[in-house]
Amino acid sequence: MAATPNARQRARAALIDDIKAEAFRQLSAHGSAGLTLRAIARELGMVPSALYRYFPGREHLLTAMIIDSYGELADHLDAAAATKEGHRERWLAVCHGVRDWAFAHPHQYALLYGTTVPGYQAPQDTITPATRIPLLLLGIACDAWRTGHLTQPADEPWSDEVAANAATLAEATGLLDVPPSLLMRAVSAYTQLFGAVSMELFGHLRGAFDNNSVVFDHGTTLLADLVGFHTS
Amino acid sequence: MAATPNARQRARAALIDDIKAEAFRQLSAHGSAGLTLRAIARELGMVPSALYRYFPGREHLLTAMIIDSYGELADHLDAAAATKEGHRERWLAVCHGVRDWAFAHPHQYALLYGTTVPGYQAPQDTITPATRIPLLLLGIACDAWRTGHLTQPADEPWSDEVAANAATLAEATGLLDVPPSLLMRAVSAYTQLFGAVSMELFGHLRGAFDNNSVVFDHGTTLLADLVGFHTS
DNA sequence: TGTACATCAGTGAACGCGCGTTCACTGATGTAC
DNA sequence: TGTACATCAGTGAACGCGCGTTCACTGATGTAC
Repeated sequence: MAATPNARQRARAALIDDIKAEAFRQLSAHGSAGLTLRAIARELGMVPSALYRYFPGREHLLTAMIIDSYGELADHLDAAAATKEGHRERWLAVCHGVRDWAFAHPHQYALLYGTTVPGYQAPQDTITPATRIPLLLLGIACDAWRTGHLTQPADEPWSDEVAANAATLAEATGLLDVPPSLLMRAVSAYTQLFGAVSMELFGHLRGAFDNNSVVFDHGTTLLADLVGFHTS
Repeated sequence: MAATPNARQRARAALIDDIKAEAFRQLSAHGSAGLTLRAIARELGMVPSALYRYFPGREHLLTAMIIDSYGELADHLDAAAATKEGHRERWLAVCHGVRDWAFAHPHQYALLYGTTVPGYQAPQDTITPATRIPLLLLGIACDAWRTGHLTQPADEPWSDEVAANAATLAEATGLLDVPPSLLMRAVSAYTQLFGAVSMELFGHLRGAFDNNSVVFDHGTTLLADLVGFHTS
């Protein structure tokens, strides 16, 4: 049955794609608040209620879009990392990849990393796809450490509590062979990276600089140093 | 006239406060999308159109709320800084103050630092009040430097482009007596601080740690080191 | 291969909802002489 | 101090809009014998 889809099943799959494509078009144009089932149906030449054959409601459509978007971003970052050789270079390529993608798809980025959509509670389904991105960053840092391309700075005061949380993180990610303090630094860098992108995208650097791209680049090199990547 | 407000003027000022108070109540309860003029009027026992005597429209009310919120946050951070003596301690107090305030007023924080409210374009009026917060952080860093409580790490590769943007920033803030590289580090720390808070508040650390507060604290000490604050 | 039945896609009308904003108005508060 | 007028607050009704979702339905596609 799954092996030999009939015409009806193929049409169904194609229409699901069409609906999502139109939904993304509207997201780009009007943001998540301007994303309505009626408008999608209108644009596809259907009657609104027909969409309920494909999505049980607006929330489910949003969920599907979030999942797809995490996938797109992660693919984009994988591709960015693959263009470089050294670990530091790969890390920096991912950082720039985040910013590039965010500015290329601002509303999609906002859907993932901005304020939660009003009245929408992210279901568990969206969390797993989201983790590909931090795991990519952590993976690069761990690879660098394993191959001796990363120096951990002298350890700062390291309380029992921090150690306990670092252990939880190591457990959750399965990265048990690297120093927990490295994981902590990498996660800090991850949150701060997305923070820097969000702050710029949402307009909080307006007027401070002439060229935000240069400033971002500078910030990421500081972060790469903080994590401990060797310069090559 | 402004010196001796009559009853009508006092009633007007009081009602403006009531409207904003009710608006903040609704913001807390339902988020910015659930903030409607009709509901405010209802709650205040007025007819919706009466609000137009006080605000020319929903957008203007939002603008006023954003301005007030920046002020509240900045006041809160000033107070947090004032509880400490050393520069590093004041800096860290502000960092924690941001997180505390964000979690105490999540929707208000989202109004300022989350996705721009759908269809709302921040007018110039909101930008000036917003700058109190980065200026507070920059001020602490500069004070520390001036009094010898801050060590600039060895300067990383520093391109002409970065230097030019640093100069723009120095110009814009009027902080011309400190090393531009310090300003850049402080601004990086500023964006990364709010990024870390946003990522946590918007749910992107869900499940990674047992105690996010400890992790945040650790992240801020890393940032303080990055800026160059002396440990005391 | 052909027929009887089940499944599914899409229609069309309707429900119930709430929103921002405008406008002509009443009546109270303030002002000028 | 008292009167005539101007200013302003708040009312009530209406406009025009669009939304998500439900439901009984027609007709086409697929399936089992």
